Amino acid sequence: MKISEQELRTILKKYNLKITPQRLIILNYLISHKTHPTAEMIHSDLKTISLATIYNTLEKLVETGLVVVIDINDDKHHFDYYGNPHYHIINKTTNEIIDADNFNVQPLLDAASKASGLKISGYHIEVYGNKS
Amino acid sequence: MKISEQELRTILKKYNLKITPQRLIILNYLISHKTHPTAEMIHSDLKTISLATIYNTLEKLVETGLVVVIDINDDKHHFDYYGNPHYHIINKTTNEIIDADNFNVQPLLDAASKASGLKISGYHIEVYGNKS
DNA sequence: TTCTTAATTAGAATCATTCTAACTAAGTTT
DNA sequence: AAACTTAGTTAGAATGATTCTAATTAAGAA
Repeated sequence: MKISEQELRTILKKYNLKITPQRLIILNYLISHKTHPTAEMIHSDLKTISLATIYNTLEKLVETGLVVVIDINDDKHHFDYYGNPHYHIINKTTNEIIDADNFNVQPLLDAASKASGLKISGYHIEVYGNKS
Repeated sequence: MKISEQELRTILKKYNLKITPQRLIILNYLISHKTHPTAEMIHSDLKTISLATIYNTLEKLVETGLVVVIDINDDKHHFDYYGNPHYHIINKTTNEIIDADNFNVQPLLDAASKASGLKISGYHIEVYGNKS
């Protein structure tokens, strides 16, 4: 997905994040890559930005909900721009992560709200599968 | 939940896991605690069993599907005996993990199967909430 | 009982992530 | 538009959960 710098600025502003060159680059990277990268992968692609800033920025983006963390079984966090609600299908054979949105989560969120009495702020759904 | 040694043996046998005193103790611990403990918590309760064995056994149990890993935001794996299908509600204020089962996941699994063409082998659902 | 193979263990090693402390730059205020 | 305040960036060190190693022990088959 392609996005203009102006749109990137608007997104950051919306979440009260200061606009810095690093944040513009990292956010753009996340939006334009469907690869669910780790911090290390992002760093190795964006060599001019320090690893500490990659982590700091990802933390901020996750706080806002713009980005979500996916944990598969490789002991690294994977990051995913969460522009549209979706869930993840993880191919255990290849560790590939597929984004899917053909499911209405509202009934689940309602059930969770009812079961806990909490105000629901987000969710993660990961479904595991193997080559059939 | 209380369980006899004979039942523990039957469970291990069912999954082709060798029966050892350590495995009986760890599996019993997981079944009888609703606390979603980390490896370190289990180790500190079961002082006679080495940390390496705690990790090795948890790995085996997760492989079989008897136990699932829950990742909240504290950089430690939490482990949960998965006797009955359920999902997790995580109170972000307290980091408390609640087990809930008031939701039928079959439609989700069907959707995932349809979207990916994979044979579905499991799922994790975590819903986040705050005190309302 | 013997044998083979897997499980257990203590301790070392790994490595993703966080922390520290100095420097830099956003964005606000005047 | 200069000065100010506060937050962001950075390199490198520190942390700590987890994995690895290599020696010992024990499960379960023959």
